[in-house]
Amino acid sequence: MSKCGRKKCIKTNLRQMTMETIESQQDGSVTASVAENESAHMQTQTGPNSIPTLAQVSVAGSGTGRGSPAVTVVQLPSGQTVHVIQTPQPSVIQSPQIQSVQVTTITETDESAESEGIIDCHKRREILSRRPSYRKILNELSSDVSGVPKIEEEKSEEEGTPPNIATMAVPTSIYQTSTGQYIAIAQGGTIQISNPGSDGVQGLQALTMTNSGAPPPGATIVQYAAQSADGTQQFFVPGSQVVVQDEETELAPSHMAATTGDMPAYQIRAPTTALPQGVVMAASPGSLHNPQQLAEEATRKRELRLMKNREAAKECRRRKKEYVKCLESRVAVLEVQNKKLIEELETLKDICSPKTD
DNA sequence: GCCGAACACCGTCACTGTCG
DNA sequence: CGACAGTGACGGTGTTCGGC
Repeated sequence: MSKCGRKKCIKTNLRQMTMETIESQQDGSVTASVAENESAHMQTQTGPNSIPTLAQVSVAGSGTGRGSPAVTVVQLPSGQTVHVIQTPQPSVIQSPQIQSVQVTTITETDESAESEGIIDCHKRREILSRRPSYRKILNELSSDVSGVPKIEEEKSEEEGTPPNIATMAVPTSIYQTSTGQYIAIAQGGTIQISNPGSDGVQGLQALTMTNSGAPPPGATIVQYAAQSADGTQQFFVPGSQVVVQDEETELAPSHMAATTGDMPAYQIRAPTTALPQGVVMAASPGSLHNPQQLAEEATRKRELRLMKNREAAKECRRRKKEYVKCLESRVAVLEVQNKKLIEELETLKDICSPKTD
């Protein structure tokens, strides 16, 4: 087997796994079952005294699509039709409460009503054709189940991360230097610089503003450990603060004694001239004239988009992992719950059953 | 030690939903 | 309607582990 084929197989399995539905069954047990194009057996009980009837249920693709409501039509021997509607629960965890079972007796005149229901189902499917994000799913889960941590809308800092390690804080502003580097300024005052040429971690450098708390009048000094200190670099920051210059030894003030000679210094000053807030280095499209500038602008935009998407993919994967962990913990909880219920049932059986001896 | 399988992680692309 | 975020899919790379 070729490497690609194998990996494809693995990834396909993973994909299938993510499409699986963890169902809480009637007996409380939790199983994982493939939701799509899979026939299943469902036990339906039509009355208190009736014998449970095993009905062959074919999902028949009614629940296909991400997060769409699966409507399973079960034809009972008595002529009744049971619509098992798995309500558009975004979570892949289907708790028994969210299944609504509609028992209708189908006659010839009910066909129109049935078709209406199908149309309604189609509409609902169209509305909910896309699966919500993991954040939404997890938040809904956590609202249902206590003890499940919510994903914050914007995490101030990664939990469990040592405070002295520069983290990938959520940037609030991204700027580009005159040399093509990207500078992301996070809310905590952390500045990250990434080189477009290098990738990921290598190109990322974290900065700390020395006066990120309460800036004194004058300059904000940004320490920047460049991997290749070459010449002057400058970038702009918003909030009527501007600039930067790093002639290495030129503007290293006395309080930057920690700065070595190899470390260029950036200085952010209040603008002497009236500069609009949020000014970015990149020239506005209107000021671009020649094709080379346009190409550079396109390249910059692409780099920026790729960088953002990179970060988004990281965040998405993190959420996904958290989501899977949440599912696993939920399965564990439900298994314990199931075990307890079985034990309780056995106890009640022992109590209620007539003594034979 | 070598090799292949299995797995984890990452970057990128494409697509869709949301929002201003 | 365009910009953007979120996410599935795909391919690439690195690591671990068991069999030889």
